[in-house]
Amino acid sequence: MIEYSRQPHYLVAVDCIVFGFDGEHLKILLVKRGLEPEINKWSLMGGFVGADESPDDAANRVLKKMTGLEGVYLEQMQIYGEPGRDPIERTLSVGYFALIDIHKYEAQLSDDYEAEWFLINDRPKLIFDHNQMVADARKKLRYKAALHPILFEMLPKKFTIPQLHILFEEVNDTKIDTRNFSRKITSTGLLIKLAEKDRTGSKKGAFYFKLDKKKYNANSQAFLNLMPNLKT
Amino acid sequence: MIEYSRQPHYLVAVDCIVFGFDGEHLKILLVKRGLEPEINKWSLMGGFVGADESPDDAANRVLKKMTGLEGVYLEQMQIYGEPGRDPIERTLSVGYFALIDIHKYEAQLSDDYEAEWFLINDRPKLIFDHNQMVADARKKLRYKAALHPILFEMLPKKFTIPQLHILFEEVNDTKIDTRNFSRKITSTGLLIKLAEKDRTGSKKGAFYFKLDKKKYNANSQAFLNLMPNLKT
DNA sequence: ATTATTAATTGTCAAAAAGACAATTAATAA
DNA sequence: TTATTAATTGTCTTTTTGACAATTAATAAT
Repeated sequence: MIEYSRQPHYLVAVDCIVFGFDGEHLKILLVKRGLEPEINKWSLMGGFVGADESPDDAANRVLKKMTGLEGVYLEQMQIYGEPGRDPIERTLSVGYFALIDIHKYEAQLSDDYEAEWFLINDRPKLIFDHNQMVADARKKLRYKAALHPILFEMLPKKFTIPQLHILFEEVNDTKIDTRNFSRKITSTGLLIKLAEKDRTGSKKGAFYFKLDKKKYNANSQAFLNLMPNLKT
Repeated sequence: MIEYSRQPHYLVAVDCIVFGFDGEHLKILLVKRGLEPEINKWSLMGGFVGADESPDDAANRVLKKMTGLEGVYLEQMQIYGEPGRDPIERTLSVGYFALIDIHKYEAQLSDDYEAEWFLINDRPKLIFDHNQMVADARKKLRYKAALHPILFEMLPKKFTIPQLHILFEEVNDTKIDTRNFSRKITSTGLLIKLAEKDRTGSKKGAFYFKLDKKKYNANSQAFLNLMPNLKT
């Protein structure tokens, strides 16, 4: 039996930066850590990669376990592997960012885990290098969202242009002209206007839209230039 | 002493897809694998992550060891972690792609390792999932190069517009109009025209250019839209 | 010396996209 | 009927893109 003799072995984990949008602000979902060290401190959702699963599998499993949600938009970010990042034992962690419809999770209430949404700009200090992970995830979210129509993943099936507008402003941390935004987002051809209006936000009401799934699936990898003058 | 009891431990490796450009075609640098299994088969440059180094450190170490080059452009791609990807033992590998000036390595000749350049479109079958890694790296190279001025990393300090042009065509596997390309690339403001000409390629000769390092370092993260109508 | 040859370099115009602007509309409340 | 509020839509200028071929600078051939 051949072996890779004497090579060191490490723990491999996944950590998920879960983004949501409450209609006003960008939020992240954090949990109270359930094991030592740093037990009961706030941290990202994470877990070890099991013997029979890939890191992607592990990330999906962790999300399912902690939120009850499946089929979540999940994207591998990078690996965090500085030798000293976990004080107990060498652990490398694969960072993922996830986009979920915040209302789906709120409805879920599978609170065996103490999970809580925090404003992205007003969150507790996290364990280990999780603060860095959040910063990296935010940057990557902005980058990706400027080119690909992924922010829909944080909105309900039916959404309005003003909702989208606020979400884009939140993610990019900047003001965007309504007229130009509306033109740009409708010109993608990805939106289907519905007859119904959302009347909760104003007297006039805003028309609901839904995603054109066919075009979305066909074009999710295309460059859309949703934020042309973005500097990262 | 706290421990993460009973969690499985794995080997963690890095694999580098090393791209180069010979003036005509895009190439990758492969090595004859030096250990079992699959010894003497062609594979990517790789190695295990040591106890005192991060995956990034390991990738740099491997590149230094096998090519003699330091400060190489190196970018983390993704992790490859399917349970069965290494037949001997569970090994997760962090994939990197590297861009090097092919001439620097040719001059190096530190051939303790049997390394060889192959045309990207005419390469031997590789071990494990390395073929998939190459495909992924090529896609990511194309993606990144459409937005950021990274292809200069594969050219000598002094280069001509026609050289750049061919390189862009190679990477994108498409024909690009010379006039539009020239306009686009010069409008970035990243090129400094030199007085000297390269006379090897034609009677007229092509002016050399060099990178404006200041602007390059300042803007390497900015969106440049070098290939506007690219679909991935 | 003139001409042929070859690759580098440069130019124009129309179409599309972006950016900067504010007026109009559809509803409810007063 | 009017006031109020947020949603929606429009125009103009500038910039960028895309699609085209003529000119230039050298060497080689006659």
